[in-house]
Amino acid sequence: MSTSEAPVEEKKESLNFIEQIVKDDLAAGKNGGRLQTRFPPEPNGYLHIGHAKAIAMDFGVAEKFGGVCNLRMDDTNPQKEDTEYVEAIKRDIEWLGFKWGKLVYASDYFQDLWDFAVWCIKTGKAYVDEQTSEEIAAQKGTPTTPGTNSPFRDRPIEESLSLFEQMNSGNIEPGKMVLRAKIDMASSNMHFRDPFMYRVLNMDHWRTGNKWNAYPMYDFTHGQCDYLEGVTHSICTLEFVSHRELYDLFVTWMKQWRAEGGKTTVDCEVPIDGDIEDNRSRQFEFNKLNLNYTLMSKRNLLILTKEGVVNGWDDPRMPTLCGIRRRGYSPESILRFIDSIGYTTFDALNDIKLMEAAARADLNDRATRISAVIDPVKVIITNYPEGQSEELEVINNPQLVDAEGNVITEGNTHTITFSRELWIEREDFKAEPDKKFFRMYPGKETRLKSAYIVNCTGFKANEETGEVEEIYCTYDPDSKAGTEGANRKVKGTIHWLSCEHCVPAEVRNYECLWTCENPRDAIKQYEKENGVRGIDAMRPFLNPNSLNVNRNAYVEKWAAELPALTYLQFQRIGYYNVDPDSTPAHPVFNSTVGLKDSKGK
RNA sequence: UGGACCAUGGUGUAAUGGUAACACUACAGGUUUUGGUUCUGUCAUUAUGGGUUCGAGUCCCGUUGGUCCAACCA
Repeated sequence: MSTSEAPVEEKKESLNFIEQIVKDDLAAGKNGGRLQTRFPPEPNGYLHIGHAKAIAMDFGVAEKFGGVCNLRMDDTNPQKEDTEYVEAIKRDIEWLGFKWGKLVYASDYFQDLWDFAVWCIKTGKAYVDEQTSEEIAAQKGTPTTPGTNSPFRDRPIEESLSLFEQMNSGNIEPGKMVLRAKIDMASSNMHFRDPFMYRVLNMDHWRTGNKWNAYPMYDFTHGQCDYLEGVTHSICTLEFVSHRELYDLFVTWMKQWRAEGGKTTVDCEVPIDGDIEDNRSRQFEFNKLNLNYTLMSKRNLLILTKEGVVNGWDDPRMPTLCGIRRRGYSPESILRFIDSIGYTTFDALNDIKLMEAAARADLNDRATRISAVIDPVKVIITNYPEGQSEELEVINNPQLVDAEGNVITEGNTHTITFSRELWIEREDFKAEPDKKFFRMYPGKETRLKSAYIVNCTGFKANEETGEVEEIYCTYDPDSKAGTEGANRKVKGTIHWLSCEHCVPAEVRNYECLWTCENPRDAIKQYEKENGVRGIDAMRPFLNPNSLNVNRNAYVEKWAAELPALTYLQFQRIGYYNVDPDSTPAHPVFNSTVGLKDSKGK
């Protein structure tokens, strides 16, 4: 009997290298079997597709292995940060479908960081340096030559202590003093050459007000917050690899500080005793997202918005999550894309086509099919009575099928009106077709999707320009879609809209903003060779056709009333999305991505 | 010219010392009331030279190429 088939082979799910580490750590009982990650954006700008990759990792791995992921705003630099961004960040993460455990801020830990810094001074691990930034830079050495010690390196502890207090008093000018960790000015790791712990900013913080005038640096914040918060796996991108050694050093100092009675104001879960190696946060790095024909850096994105190259951060051409959302990508399509590119330690340049393919794959199942004519030309059905019209039922989504593979019609249709005068796509008619063209041309039968089979009998062209102005057809009344008479082989099916029953629409078609694969490198090189910076170095690589607005388009009336961000497929053209600016009176649609097109092959 | 990291089809990933696999792209073809979807097929001396091993994409050494590190940014 064939009932006892070979056991269904469990497809071994392959974990990425970080998931594997997490799995192994959990199995080994590290951190008491706890799993905690964090997503730590600096609230100084909008999240982009690169962040989506980090989000999918930080939240995803916690979800997958039963841990939690906190959202931590890395707000240690009040010069650049703003509460406006906090809300945008939260909205984008939620839109992607993730939930954080706790919402915390690096500034929640400022007091503990300060106390820890004081302990570092008292134990001879830190000192206040009063040199200028130029002097300090000169002493730092280079990657190939060792640095030299600051003359303040061995100043008395009491002196550093009182100076550190002054750094936070508001009476010290920024740049006059910094607190430095006393490590090794000759280290081959530049981050060990007495890194800065605190700098004077004399600035109010949007959360802590005027309490602080000296603020901790990234390296004296991130790992420390991880530790205090109980993060077990601190996952970040590859450019932080060289910070890891310092991260580890500070973690051991912190443990020592607490073991010697250091008190924290926040509730720290990490046990004071116990083997440090089994009870600490650890940093792991993966490759960040690079996309060809895309520029990701915040600095350059800011220039594009300031110079008016794009219309704001949520312009559908922007790689920001708000831009991509407005472009019409679903969160699922983004996650599908992220999943397809994986996590490794190889510095990859991903093909934007992978992202588009993910969008098509997801939107194919999600998007409602409608009829839209972007570049219209009129068709007159000469044997269809004037003044007559009829309602035809069309399928919203043919991908919706039952167990037998038949399209589900219930709740999956809407009506479209047919009449004597129609709009069709100008490129769907050719007066003189070439061999491979099989849409509409004189003497040929063509199927009007969901309607009738028509026969093209002629056309009228402008005498001067030769432009086709009207096309004439007769229809076969017995060929109505869904009836017996429609079951005839007709090569060529096109979409259409009844002139009287459709509405004008604005259709915005997009292409990549850049004409070169790697705009970042191209711009950098152009800056170097031509001595220009900013927008002037970007212009040569900007795609002049990145936005193509068509205001002469038509759509079904039904579609014009759909709410913003509805996922649509303009049948035979591509995926489109209702723009937030859209109104029933003035519908606006954004092209997400075109349908795969094998015309002319 | 210091240190750290990396190298598998066009692109990205998998193969955990034992048959180089998958997705996307591209191309060719079948099905189709979307030139869509779907289905089938085609596309690799694992950068390179040695070594260890019965056996190497995987381990070791060298070479070449690439990335990151010298902000009072994160």
